[in-house]
Amino acid sequence: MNIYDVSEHAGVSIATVSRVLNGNPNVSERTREKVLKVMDDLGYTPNVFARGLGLNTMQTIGIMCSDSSDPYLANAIYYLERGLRSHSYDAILCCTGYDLDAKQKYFDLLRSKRVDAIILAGSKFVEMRAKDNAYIIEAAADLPVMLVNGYLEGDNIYSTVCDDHAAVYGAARQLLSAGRRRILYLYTSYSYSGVNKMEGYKDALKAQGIEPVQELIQQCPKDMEAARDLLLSLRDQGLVFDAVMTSDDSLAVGAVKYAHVSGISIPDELNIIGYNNSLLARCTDPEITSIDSKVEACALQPSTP
Amino acid sequence: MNIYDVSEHAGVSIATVSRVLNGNPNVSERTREKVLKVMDDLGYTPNVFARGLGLNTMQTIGIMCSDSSDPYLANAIYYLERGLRSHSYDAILCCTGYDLDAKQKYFDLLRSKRVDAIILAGSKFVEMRAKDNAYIIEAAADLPVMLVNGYLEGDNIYSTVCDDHAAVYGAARQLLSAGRRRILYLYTSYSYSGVNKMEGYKDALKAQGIEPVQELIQQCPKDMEAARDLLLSLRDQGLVFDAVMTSDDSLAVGAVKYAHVSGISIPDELNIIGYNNSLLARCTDPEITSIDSKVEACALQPSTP
DNA sequence: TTGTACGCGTTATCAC
DNA sequence: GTGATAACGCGTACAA
Repeated sequence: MNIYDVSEHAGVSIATVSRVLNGNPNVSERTREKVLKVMDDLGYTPNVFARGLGLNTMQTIGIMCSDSSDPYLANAIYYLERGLRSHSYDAILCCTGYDLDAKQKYFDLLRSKRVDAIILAGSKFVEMRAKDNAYIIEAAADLPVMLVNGYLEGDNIYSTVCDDHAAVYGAARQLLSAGRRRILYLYTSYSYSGVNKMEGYKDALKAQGIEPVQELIQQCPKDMEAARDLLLSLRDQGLVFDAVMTSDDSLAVGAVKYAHVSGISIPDELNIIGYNNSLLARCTDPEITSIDSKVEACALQPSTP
Repeated sequence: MNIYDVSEHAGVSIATVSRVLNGNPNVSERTREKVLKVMDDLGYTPNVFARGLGLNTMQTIGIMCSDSSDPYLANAIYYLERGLRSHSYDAILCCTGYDLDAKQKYFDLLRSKRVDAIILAGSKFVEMRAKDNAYIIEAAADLPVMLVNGYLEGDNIYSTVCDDHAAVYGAARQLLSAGRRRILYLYTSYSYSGVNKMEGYKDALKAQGIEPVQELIQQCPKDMEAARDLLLSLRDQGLVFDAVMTSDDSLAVGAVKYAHVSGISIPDELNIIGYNNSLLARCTDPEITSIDSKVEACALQPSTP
């Protein structure tokens, strides 16, 4: 079932069929209707592979993410897919995990599929060492690359970022104005946004004349139980803190759990501020104040640097 | 940059290049190495569109889901994508929403993209009225259809299901043995699995000689605040219940919130059992007992009916 | 307004 | 072991 069958049945050439197919106005109404009817009768559907070969595109965009089941990324993917489809693009999903080699491998894989662009969802694709991002910048010579919540300087690279620094800075300032002096900061990784958030925290303290101390900046796996246990053990070691800020809501949930098992009242004795304003932040009692990273806007309103 | 360029540079025919490309053994080691070197030098990558046209497949499978940001579906998608990719298939994601017309439209769209199979993730694709599922059964004549957590009888249809009925039945029986007599059941929709769960609930009551009553079976949007508010208003109306079972964890989170605002202790005064054993069930205090629907197994171990 | 002929880059089927 | 050549199905100059 191809364009030749249709042309034969309709008594026209394949060129005319193609014209009808692509809405070319240079077809008489009579012919158009005849062809459309034949298409309908035969149940003809154009072959996207052949079309792709000729036009060198299948209107497909690759979305890479480290883990599509992460609430933040799941949201990003949702918005991205809807946005792409509204422009009649397909989305090929690619979950890479967190290993740099794997990310590069999948990136090349998508390029070999000749997608029209690649979207890197989540801040985990921007590495600290510039040379580890070179593959992205080089690839952008061939195809557009979009970063959702990540920033990379380069031609044909489109970044959307939440101003993590300002967001954390502002939230930390609020805690400080409320009289909190020992704010514990929990983070999971030194990604682009991870570093920005942490700097926002540190700068807020400095602006208040407080020198950030290492013991109040703790790394923790992105897992609520891990966060709870870390806080318990820190307290057992005698660490004192009157607020917890986290780089992700899941850690903040862990902080709430810590407060509950320890009989500490929120927010009287302990303030907790999460990040991403995800579903998780709404599950706890009390609900967690969380910085909204505006994932929908990041996914749908890219802008050049 | 195509197979002709490579053949020319290597001084062989395109047939030989193709053979090298596809690991055909009928190539001398010497030739193979020569061709491989040229490919490497030229940075040649085979054109997937052309290959797709010839083989009539691009090794791509469509995944449909109503909402990829739903925790359960996000998990399913994650496992599906990883599983497909491990077999070198790509996954095209398609978020359909809940409207039947839209689902059918997207289903046809994916078919027109000539995907090798379609995976329907989540129980929301099996409608109550048989005729509303006809499009799936008919399409299965052309391409394999897999249902993740849904069952549909038909050739070339592969279903994986969690035995929702047994799961809810078992959980309800436990509540009954623990002495609970007024178990409130919250559900969101009459999907295939929605109905199975509800029947499990009803049958458990009947097995105990209790006739299910309508007032203890309540519909509620899949939203924690909505569930909390519904319970509050039911209580205000004088409804008495000593346990809550829900068709989804988000409703169970709402039930926990209800208990907290009402000063009701869990589990002494109120038992709560959720469904899906998702992240949400672990966020609350106390954590929610939740039925594990084994999404990973459903996504990765399909079996014929 | 319509038709012809070629290019897109593979894979597969021959023949040698 | 290797090479020529025909599909695969579409879009599109160019010709009519």
